[in-house]
Amino acid sequence: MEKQPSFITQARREQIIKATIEALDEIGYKKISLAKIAKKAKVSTGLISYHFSDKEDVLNHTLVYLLTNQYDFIKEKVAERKSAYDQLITFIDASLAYQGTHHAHNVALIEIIFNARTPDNIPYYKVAEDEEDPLYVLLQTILQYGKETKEFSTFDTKNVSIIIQGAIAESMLMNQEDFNLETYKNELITMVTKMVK
Amino acid sequence: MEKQPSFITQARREQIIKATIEALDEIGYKKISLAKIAKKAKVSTGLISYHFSDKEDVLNHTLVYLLTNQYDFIKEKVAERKSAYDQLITFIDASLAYQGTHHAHNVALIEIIFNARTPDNIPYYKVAEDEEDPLYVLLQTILQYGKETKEFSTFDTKNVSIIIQGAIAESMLMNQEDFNLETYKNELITMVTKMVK
DNA sequence: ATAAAATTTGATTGTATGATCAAAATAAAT
DNA sequence: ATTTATTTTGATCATACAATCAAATTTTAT
Repeated sequence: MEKQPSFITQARREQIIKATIEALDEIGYKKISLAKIAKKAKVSTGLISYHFSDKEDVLNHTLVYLLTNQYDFIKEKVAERKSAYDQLITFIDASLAYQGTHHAHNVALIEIIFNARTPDNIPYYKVAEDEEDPLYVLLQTILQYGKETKEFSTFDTKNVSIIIQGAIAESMLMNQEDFNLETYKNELITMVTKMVK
Repeated sequence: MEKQPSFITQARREQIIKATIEALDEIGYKKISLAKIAKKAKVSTGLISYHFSDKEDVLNHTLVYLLTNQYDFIKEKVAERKSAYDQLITFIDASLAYQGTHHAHNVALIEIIFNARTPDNIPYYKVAEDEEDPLYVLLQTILQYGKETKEFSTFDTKNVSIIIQGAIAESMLMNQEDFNLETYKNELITMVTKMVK
């Protein structure tokens, strides 16, 4: 029976999480410190310790915040579509669109995923991309659905989901200048269509 | 006009680099320290400072070592093939095979790429995946070659290379237990064939 | 053999920073 | 109004660690 955190606590936590995202985007995981986060959030360092158990706790909450945001965005768009193929295209489209509009979020996500570790010291990048990852589950559900409705041909659902997720993730690492997200999206949709149809 | 480093220096450097790879694989970038590397290499901390200008220098040399190793391995295999299609399949095969046999190398590579930054504070993951990356150049050369010989159909070379590299990179993040590299390889080859033929 | 150069050690120093805490400020309850 | 609980501050403490360096050891040159 844990009592609900007060509104102040909830607001402060979100404020600190948002400051953490900004700081991660600007200076990266390695250089981030409670002092830097505090400065960004315009609060004292002690306040962060008051609302979070430790630095790791701040970053874990930030990770959940980022993943939830991204997942909700994509899921909502996909839910608007009916056929498996439309859902698949929308999944890709929304995933890439999120990257375009939430650049700082993506950078922060990368910084945390490739640095934070579970209590038993397993890096997140080794666990997250799996059955536990809701995005993977969503993508696999779409692929499975399409196979059942005969919209898609036969293929290994899990492995194809890894291919598609990989193609999406890779584009997150491209620097903006010489990379055109729009043409990439079109090419990816064309290629995925060839794969599943 | 810099004088060649002595054999002892070269050997020590390699010893320290190999210890760094092991340490990165075991404890990750965040927790690595000169003391940990020294212990792995069974030398004193001071010796690392003697052979490298600073900690960052150690990690930069380790990164070059890892990238060179991987590239040489893949390039050599590809060079044995004549047709563009065979080269492409070999590229994929060798890339995934390298992962299977050089697991610690891959982990170390990920740890550095997602943490180390250039002197002007740009993270490597934002710059590496680009025209400068020899692996990308190799893959794009193969794709271009196949288009010229009419083995492949028409597509955007650069974007397709990103898709393929993404699919390869994603599999690096899969944990061994429930992931079968061999079946993934087969599925990826099938899908890439659909894409380019 | 002796001297000079290169290599190696391990203790020391300085710095950065996560965490703590007493005191102050603010808000909520009576 | 007054008390109590909550929130916030900023200075202080403890720790980890990169970097330095004088001294010791080993290698190379003469």
